[in-house]
Amino acid sequence: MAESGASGGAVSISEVAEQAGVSVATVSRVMNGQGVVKPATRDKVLAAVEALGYRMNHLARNLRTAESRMLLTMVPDVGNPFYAEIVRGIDSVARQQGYFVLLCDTGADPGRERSYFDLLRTRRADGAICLDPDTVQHALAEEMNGVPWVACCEFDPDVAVPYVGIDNRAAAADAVRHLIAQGHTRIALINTDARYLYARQREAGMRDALAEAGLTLPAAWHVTVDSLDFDAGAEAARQLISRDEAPTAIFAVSDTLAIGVIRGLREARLAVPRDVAVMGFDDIAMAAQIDPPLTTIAQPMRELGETAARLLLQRLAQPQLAVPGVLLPHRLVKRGTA
Amino acid sequence: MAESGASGGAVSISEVAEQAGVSVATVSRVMNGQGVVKPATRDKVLAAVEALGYRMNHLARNLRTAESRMLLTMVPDVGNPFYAEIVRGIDSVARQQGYFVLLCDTGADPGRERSYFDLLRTRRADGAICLDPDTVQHALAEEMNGVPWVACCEFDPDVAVPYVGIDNRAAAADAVRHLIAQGHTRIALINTDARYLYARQREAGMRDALAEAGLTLPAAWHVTVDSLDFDAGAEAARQLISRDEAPTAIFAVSDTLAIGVIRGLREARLAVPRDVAVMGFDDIAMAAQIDPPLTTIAQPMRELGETAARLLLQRLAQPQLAVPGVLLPHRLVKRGTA
DNA sequence: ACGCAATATGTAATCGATTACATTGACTGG
DNA sequence: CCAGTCAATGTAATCGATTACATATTGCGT
Repeated sequence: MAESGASGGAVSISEVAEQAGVSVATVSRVMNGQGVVKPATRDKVLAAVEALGYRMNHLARNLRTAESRMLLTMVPDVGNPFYAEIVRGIDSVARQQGYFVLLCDTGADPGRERSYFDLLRTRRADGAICLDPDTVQHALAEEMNGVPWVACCEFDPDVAVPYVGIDNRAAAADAVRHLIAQGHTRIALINTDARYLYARQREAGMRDALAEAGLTLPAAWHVTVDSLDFDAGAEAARQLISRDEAPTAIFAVSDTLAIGVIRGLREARLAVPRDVAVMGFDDIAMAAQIDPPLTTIAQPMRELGETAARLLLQRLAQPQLAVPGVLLPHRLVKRGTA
Repeated sequence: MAESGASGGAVSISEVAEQAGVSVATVSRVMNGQGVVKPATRDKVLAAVEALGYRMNHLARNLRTAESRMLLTMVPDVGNPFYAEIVRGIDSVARQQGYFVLLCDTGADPGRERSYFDLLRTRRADGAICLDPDTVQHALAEEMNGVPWVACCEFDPDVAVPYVGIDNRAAAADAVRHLIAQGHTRIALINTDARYLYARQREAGMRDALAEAGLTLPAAWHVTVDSLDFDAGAEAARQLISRDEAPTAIFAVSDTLAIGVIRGLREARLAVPRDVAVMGFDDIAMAAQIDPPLTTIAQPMRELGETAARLLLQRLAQPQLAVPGVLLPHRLVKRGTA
């Protein structure tokens, strides 16, 4: 019953054809279920396939059909749980459509990103989803002209590329408004570097909310980190509480940073939220686990990924069709830190 | 200076040859730096490449050379930070050797795993690294015969496949010995289902340490969860503390579980480590962030990934050579929870 | 200036599939 | 019984590279 002779594994369509006593065309038709073949012939072919343990060589097929059925996904950091969940979304719709996902960690490095993008031009991937900073996208936009890709989370409105994301500015404003509603007036911001669209937009949103309440963001309460990991958050917290006039609330642009902030505060014997309130962004799974649980803005991560994949697939199907950008809703999740 | 005409992007080697006034063989030689070509000719070709914006079609090349330069990596859960770090290790050595990594989330599902493995037989990947449960590996071992793959973390000694991992039994024993050294005698275990090699080995290691101290593991203190996420840990903790005689220490086979346990305990108003000590396993980044920081066993995640990739590459280079299994050292990390 | 070796380049087969077109055979109606 | 249809299958070109082998060019010694 099981395959037998397939020792090396290199069984080709012509060997199947020979074994079945038909032509390669017929085998191909059977394999793809296209064209008409007599049931008896089909059975002969199937029997030969089984007997030889034949598996189609997709390289050959892809060469002929000029597609690889691979989707490239570029993320700045696979270790960040925020991206992991988006990737899941991408993967689920891709697989459903018969595509595989090639996941690449670019480290937000344009050089690496370029080398990955090359997979598209060398036909090893059919399309790409890019989650890298919009500034990186912008830098590469010219060379990426003509290859099918979509932007996810980060996008450059000046680049005519389909995108999906959230309204970061409004979301950040919501976050800060919540802090203000709790009576805070001395609110600090921990932001990533301005290469990221979200960093700029969230800062703008914060300033919107601050302005509404007649508040401002002094430079002393504005710290910029160059990584999203826990330690960066802890270090930023340390800086903030050493200021002459320390803030009573901290808005961090990512949950990982916020969690680091809480540790930093704890190490300085400051209680959250009693001494300092903390607000994160993303709502990664970990946010609910820590003590106290993190108040944050939830992004629809899974949907972001799914939508990005759908946009890309649509693009591949109808290259000429202009695909619009889409913004998904966010949600304020009130928990224990603010 | 920049590429010009490359509108569609489908420039082939023959067009370059024509533009440069040479044959395709010469272009190929220039592209691959093989064989000898006169510098003047090389320049002509390079100029043509530049002018046309030529990018080699790797599908064609791979068909001819019968390799895809892709490495398949199968993990049960990309969202688990433990795997994320291993993947980083794999990626770094793969890229260094000119390979791309195709990362796949199997959900530990044999069906999905099989479909991914198919990428190998259909020549879309040259080799695979499998992190799925050893039982899943075992089930597929027969069909995977002949395809080059290696096992990482999970492996089946009965399957003649190269592997890399740690000595889970010894590591778990170390963990439990530490608990015992702290004076604990009522120690509970939260384990995953026995499909995983590490689950069985760590339980054995725990029993070793217990036996050394003349202790046992009553069924009431042994809970099995079917997922590694935070909630599973919290739920398990809830169960344990509701027992007639509650344990004073809990050993969870993964940090994510342990972090969930701590939340569960906190929600039940139990203090860690005063009321209950907690010990995790893996030492993911998050372990140091929570309050109190998690005592755990550190696995060399990055090295695990790097070693797995090296093993695979070695296997691809010399298929006949028998590659040994390798075990990497673990380390007890004493922090605040035990 | 000649012949021979070494160097440089071209020709064409090949990898394993898909697919337009050609061919074969069976069946139909008149 | 024949022409015409339609269904089933085969033939061969094709995708875009690599590469063994053939051929052309060059340089060198004498």
